[in-house]
Amino acid sequence: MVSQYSPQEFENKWQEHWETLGIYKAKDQDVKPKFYSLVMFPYPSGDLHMGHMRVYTISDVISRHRRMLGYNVLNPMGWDAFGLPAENAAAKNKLHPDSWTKKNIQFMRDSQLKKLGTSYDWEREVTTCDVDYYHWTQWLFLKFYEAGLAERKSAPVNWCPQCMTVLANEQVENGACWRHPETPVEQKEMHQWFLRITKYGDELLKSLDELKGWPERVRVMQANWIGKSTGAELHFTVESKPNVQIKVFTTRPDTVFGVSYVVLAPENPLVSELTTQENKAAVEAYVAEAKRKTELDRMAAEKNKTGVRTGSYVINPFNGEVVPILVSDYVLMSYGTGAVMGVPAHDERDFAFAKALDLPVTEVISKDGQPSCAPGEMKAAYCDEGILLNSGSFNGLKSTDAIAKITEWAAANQAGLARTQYRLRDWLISRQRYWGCPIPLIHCQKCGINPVPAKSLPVVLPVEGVEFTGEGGSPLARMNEWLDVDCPTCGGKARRETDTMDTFIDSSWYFLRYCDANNPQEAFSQAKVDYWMPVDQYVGGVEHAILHLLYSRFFTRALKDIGLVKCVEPFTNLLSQGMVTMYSPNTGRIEKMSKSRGNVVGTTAFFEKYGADAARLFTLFASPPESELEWNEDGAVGQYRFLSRIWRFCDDINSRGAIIKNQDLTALGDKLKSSELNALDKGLLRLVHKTIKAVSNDLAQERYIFNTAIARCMELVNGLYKYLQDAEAASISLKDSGVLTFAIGNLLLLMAPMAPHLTEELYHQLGYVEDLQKSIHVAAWPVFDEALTIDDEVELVLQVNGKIVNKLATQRGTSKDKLEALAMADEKVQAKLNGASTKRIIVVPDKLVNVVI
RNA sequence: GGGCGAGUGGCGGAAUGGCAGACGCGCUAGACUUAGGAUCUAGUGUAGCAAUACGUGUGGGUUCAAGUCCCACCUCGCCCA
Repeated sequence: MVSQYSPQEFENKWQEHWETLGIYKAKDQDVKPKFYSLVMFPYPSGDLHMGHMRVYTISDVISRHRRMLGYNVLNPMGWDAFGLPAENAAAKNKLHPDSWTKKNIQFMRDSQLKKLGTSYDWEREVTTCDVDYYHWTQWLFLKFYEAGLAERKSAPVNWCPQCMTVLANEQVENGACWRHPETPVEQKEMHQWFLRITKYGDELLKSLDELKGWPERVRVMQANWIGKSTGAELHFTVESKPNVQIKVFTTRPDTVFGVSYVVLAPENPLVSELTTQENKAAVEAYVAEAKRKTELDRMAAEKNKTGVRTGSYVINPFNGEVVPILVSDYVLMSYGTGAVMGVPAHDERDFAFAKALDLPVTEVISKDGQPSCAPGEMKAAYCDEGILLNSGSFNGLKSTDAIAKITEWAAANQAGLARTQYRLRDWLISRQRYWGCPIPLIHCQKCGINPVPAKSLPVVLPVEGVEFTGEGGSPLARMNEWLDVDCPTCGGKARRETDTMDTFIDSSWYFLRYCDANNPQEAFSQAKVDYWMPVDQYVGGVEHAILHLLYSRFFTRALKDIGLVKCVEPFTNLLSQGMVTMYSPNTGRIEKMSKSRGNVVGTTAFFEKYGADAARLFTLFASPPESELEWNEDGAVGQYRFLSRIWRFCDDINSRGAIIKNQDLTALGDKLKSSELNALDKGLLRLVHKTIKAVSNDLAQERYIFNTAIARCMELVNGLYKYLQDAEAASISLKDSGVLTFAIGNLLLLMAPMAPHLTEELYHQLGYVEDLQKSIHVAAWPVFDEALTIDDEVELVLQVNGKIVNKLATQRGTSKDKLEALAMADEKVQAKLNGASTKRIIVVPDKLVNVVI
């Protein structure tokens, strides 16, 4: 009687056993080549669902495969543990963020990730909210500060007047506070800490080209985010105040003769200076209104452009024309110079704006340099390049030439200069929050801002006596005992910085800490980081395609310049897995799996029902890693069935004494190669070699197509069942079968990365190894023999005019002439030809013959 | 509006320019069984009894040969505006 596949009976056993054996520990130096496999670490929200498991499964398969290929694999895991949800949960549940987080971590680690059968080196576990970790986050911040890469400046932030606190962008919903949908969020200028990522904008953009192992779309997204544009800064002198200039950035200086107005951002300090008495009321009202809008709203509201006149005018330095200065909220202070020139004839947005506010439209570029219509009669903006007109001495120039000439002229006449502009802005890292890494600075009335001396680090977050009301700004700002500190320079009374860091900082260097996770003396030993970095394979969701990956690249680059690391780019290869979706009963649509949509599948129930291996296999099989994956339980059942099929087959075969115990599979393979085998055995042996080839190929770095790898394993299993059937029919003895021993052993090895528990269980149960100290997961990856993957006989396709007419079994390697003769002799081909003369005959050896008539 | 990607059976998905639909789900039939929502075997793109014809979003093109390459369009998704 064949026993039933019950993963519940052995999955936990092996998980514990692997941990005892320590086979997943990475060595900091080794003769083997290193392979750093990284998966984006999770935020410890408390409960992972099957959708989350996809990324860990993919990354784990890659790690396990590399381990079997003989690499010294670093596969670490940790927790992105600072952040708002912990603080909110604390306010709600009266539980300290620290205990809330630790509790979640424990559950996610022990009851979820470990139960999935992952092969992490837990000795390198990193938790960003642990003082052992954030000590070094602070230390790194000070390094940035010393290098002039951290600075304090004023910037607009989202402010909820009800909460009296700053909101993160993602807490602003439809322009209102997420807690107070009635209260519009205001933009408020505040002093904030920034990291100067813009200093690296150009480098970060340029080296994207070298990241050949990254998906194209991620590189494009980063390039767009950095948003480099070249053009000119042009200076317009204010008519009534000759010592005041408005500087505008434009990518189209060739249209400067078409300027009919200049617009300032509402926040531009020049606004109050240039607004005349009679316009004051209107402008102030407009500015107040603009304050309430978020940047997103302002940029989105493209269709109904609004604006008011300041009453002042500027002089266009090129033609001396006097044009009005307006204020409009579509101009952002944070981009460019906070002012733009309006050229309605050649910019769609300007055209719409000019029409709305009844401003003149002057054509200065057309396809042929001739006016396309009567002056002021343009129906739409002409945004392409062309030939200049109405542009004084620049008339007749092509746009591209005019851009250069006009910029030169501006530079020569103190009216501007060539300039490159980036969309990328400096990284605002200040958070007026408690649950984050404290910024290690001290404000002294006498000495100003002082870094906390390295020897005084870490600045520990106070745990006792913190109040979480969820309102009124950071709890840190109310903790006087913690706040008051002696100035490290003059020893006088001083106060700590109360802002904490954006959690993206924590995750911008965690991959470096993994290299030396338990170092109490320093952030990491340079030697260890130089050994492990860069990451050979990073796996994570495309939602981090921009921010996290860009910040990490910036960090690595900056640390390289500071002299702490050698590598420039942190992640050599990147795999962006697609999201997991499922039918949502809430919306009636197929959507991303998430708690709020009510379409989650929990891990615990699933593991108990089908086992972790089935979960892993389904995740891998349902679609290629980069595509979306729609979760459905039927498909998962299919994988459970597949595993059961393997189980039953092995159990059956084993009980018949077919497996030769303790066999070295490589030696057995060599022996089989030179033995005389019956046709059945020969066929199975060939199938095994083909499967090894195909699976190895599919798991290779250039491909990572696990769905087809599993399909090939299924074919092998189907082949094994067929073999059994045929062998029984032919009364072939299965006792001590070398071929079966070889086939099953290799099947287990091929599937070991994907189904680690079942393969380990059978590997031992069938006696491939008898020593419990040995594991299939450190066994060598199977090798195939090319000669044994090739069939002797191939099917030849016969075509007439490209249409299939017949198929013939032919000997591999048959000559072209012979194939052509075979085709021409074929009855069906002859019937189709029907006596017509042939124009051409195309012969593809071992594949097809196409007769063209 | 711009950029990128994708459209293949009832479904998820396979196919270095060379047999479209591997593999799985579902479905159909048979076997075993007290039973089957277990298992094994066979079948399953559409139409047709069949030979055969037609089939990869639409329309064109390149080629002996196109799901695959080129052009235009439609739809969906993502990112940026």
